[in-house]
Amino acid sequence: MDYSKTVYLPKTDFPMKANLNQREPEILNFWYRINIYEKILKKNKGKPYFILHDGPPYANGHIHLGTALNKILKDIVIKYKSLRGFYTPFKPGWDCHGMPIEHQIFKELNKKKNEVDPVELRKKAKAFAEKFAQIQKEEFKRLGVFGDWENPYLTLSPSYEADIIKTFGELAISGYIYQTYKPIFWCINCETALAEAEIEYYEKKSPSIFVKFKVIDDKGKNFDENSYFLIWTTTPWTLPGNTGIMVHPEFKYVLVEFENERILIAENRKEEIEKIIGKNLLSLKYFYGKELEGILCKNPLLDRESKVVLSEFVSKDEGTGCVHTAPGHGEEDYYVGIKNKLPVFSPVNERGEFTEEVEEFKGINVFKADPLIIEKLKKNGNLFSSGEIIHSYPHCWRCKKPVIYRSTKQWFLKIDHNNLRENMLEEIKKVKWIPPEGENRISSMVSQRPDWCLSRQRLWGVFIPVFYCKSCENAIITKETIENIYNLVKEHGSDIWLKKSEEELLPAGFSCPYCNGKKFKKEMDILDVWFDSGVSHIAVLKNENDLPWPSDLYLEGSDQHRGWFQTSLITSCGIFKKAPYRSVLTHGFVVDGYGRKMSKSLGNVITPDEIIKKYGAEILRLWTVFENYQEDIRISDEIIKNVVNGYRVIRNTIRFLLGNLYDFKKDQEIAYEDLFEVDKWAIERLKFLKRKVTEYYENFAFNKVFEEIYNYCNITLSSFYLDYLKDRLYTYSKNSFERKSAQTVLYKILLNLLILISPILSFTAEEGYQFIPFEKNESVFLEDWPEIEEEDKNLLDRWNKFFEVRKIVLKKIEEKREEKIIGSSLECKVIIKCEKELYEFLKSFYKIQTLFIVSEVEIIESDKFEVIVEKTRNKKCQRCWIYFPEVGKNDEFPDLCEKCINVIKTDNFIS
RNA sequence: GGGCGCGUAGCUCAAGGGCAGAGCACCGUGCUGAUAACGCGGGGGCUGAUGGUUCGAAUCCAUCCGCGCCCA
Repeated sequence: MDYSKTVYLPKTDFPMKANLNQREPEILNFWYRINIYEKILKKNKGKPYFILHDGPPYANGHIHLGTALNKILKDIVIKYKSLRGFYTPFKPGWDCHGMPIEHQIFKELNKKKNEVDPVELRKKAKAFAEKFAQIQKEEFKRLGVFGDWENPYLTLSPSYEADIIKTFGELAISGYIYQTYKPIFWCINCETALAEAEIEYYEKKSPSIFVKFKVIDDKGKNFDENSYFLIWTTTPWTLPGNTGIMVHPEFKYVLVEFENERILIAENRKEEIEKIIGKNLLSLKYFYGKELEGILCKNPLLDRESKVVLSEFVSKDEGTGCVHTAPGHGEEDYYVGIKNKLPVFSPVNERGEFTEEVEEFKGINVFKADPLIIEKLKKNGNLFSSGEIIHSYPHCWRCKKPVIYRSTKQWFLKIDHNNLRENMLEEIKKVKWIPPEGENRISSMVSQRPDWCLSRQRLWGVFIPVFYCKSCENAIITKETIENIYNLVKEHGSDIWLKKSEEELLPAGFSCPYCNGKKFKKEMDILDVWFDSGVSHIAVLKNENDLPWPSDLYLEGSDQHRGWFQTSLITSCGIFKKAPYRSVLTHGFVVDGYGRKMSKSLGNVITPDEIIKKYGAEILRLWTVFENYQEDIRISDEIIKNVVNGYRVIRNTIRFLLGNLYDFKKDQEIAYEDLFEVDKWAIERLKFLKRKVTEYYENFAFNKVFEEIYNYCNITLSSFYLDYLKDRLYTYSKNSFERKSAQTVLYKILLNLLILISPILSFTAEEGYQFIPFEKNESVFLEDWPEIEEEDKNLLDRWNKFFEVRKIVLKKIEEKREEKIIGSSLECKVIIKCEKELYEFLKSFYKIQTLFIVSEVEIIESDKFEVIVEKTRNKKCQRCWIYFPEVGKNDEFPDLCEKCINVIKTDNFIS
């Protein structure tokens, strides 16, 4: 007789092979068909909120692994919190304005800023952003991320733009906003400001001159008459804008004798300079850079002071170690300038011509002025040496002409107004930063950051809502003007700023609060796109949706310490004096298998799409928790192979559990007290798992969640408990206590396991849940999180001791296997000799041979501990495969053991 | 160049002054009633480098190297 027909083997339609790429879309359909997001919210309606406020990704391309990682982590947090009973609305958003999109449109049109109709361009940019927001939305949904996808927030929506206006207005009226000069890249041919992305570097021939700055106040350093600082520059035209000289505080400087004059240079540059002039220089005096601070020199062209300031930026490889500083003509110069309170001069107009501020060269193009300036320096004796150099120089992407740095009036947010900085630093201390290093990072940035430049000379964004009075030239921002613009923008979008005249944008009959003037000019700069996202906590949480504020959590890449975390904090503290988040969780960056960042040039870029197509979104989800995401997170074929492996183990465990529950009914459940001890042990291990996993979820330690669950499946279940249970499940009578005790445990394990993995392995949890063959909810996400119970430590300790003995037994069995004495462990008889204490201990285990999965165990009291494994002399039962002495003694069933004979009879396998 | 962080087995991670461990991968092997599954066993390390403190350092200190983020 073929007894395999008489054993209760696992039965389930839950397939071993996941086929995720095919199955996931079906599960997604199911979720959207039953409207799972709404149902989860409905279930927790009235419970405490948990708000994870979504940081908006930029809508200019497909998602990459970094965006996928970020959104999956958010999804895990929200799913976990919702299962724990929190009310968790999640409103995803997109950042839609800004340079990268505008730049893309200009490239497509191949036109310059002043060649396009701004309204047309903005229309195209809007369509572009909306298109990619839509694309990314579908890509995020494909990852299994739940959220209010029908009503996301877009920073380009009129209501959001109106909130930007309103927030800017509030900050302005509170005195945070001011206007001053700042240098930017400027193309004098296209007459436009250029962003970093619009700059291309080419070789250019420039003058290379050394210029002397006469010392007029040596601050008691005993310089002689006729002492000079020597600087080197390749842009003579910036010298009229000079207001300072940078020296490095740690460099050694030397005052040298040259033709009856004293010249100060860095010591290590002396040799190079001697080469240029072809003469040796006599060293007179040495100084450290830091001793030179505050010395005053004279601008070599104009009647103006030039102050010596300290900067780490000074190079020791070129020039003289003394750096010409024109805060109006360079970004570095600018920052050093404001730090040291140097005046910012920018005597150049939009066509690149000197203004009347430099009377001598007024109306002359700066590049054409270079030789004239050199000539003048030669005449007034301040030219030390002059030549030419070919070097890499920034050019305009469009017209390919060299660009200049030019200062224009721009709007700033003052970080030290109203104690904003102190307030921010105080609030930072109250926020929980995860990991804790984040606090130090953002604190040091906030304590050092300069004022926030809000102006961008661009088209794609929200216009700075300011008017200038044509009579008194004052800038006007009042409650009334802001309110008027707010209402117009809310109704028509920010295009209204371009479409309507000043009169139409202002309240009817508005007159200048300073001079009663009636004519106005509107500001044409737009706001920094970081301001857009920086007000999201107001636009998304406060104004539009009536959600709780502050949010519970921000979760972004660690680069946002400088970005969104900070801009949000500025607007929030500026207006509410309070941080917009209670906690901030950061993750690292996706790098390749060697730890290098992904780049097109390295050719090591992996896309989410590739992974999804090849393995499924579930593998991507599991990858995010496979490593510690708080550091850089690596991806490579090998790592994905490991992830897939981990996935298979968990999936197969679920399959085995499902397969052995096909005939289980909830009312067959056995009470805990009545379970076999080993079954109780499995329950205690499950309690431990639930407790640890919950603790790890609470701490956002998702890699530990995975590790704990994986080890439970792999070690606790697969290599022991499930292997051991097979005999009871397969060979005992269908409704026997042995089977029902086991199934009770398997049922509890399965349900808990599915819930525990569902925030991470959402697809598989749902798939498995749907295969549960008895009464259940509509979706695993409508379950409650398992109750946390303290496990029975005494029981677990007792079994840990058992496992120590088991390990020795297994090793002895393996030795016999190597000697080819046995194959299956059921062929074994195990003899354990041991002292009384251990003897009593082992004797207390019910059917210990089944726990070792051997046929016989003999325990003998002895002085010495010894484990002996030999081949059993019993005969094999052809149904349960265990070797028993009684096999062969029954005439009717000579190849079966007593138990199996009984089962065969009672379960009616023979008629 | 500066700030923050990281560096332990091929991979992912433990051990935070006292014999460097786990899981996977790899190799060997068993089972054929979880079968593209499951069990058992094994090999594998100058703990990024150098120097120092210490009876003793993966662990504490210093310098350097490599990588990432941010800034210049």
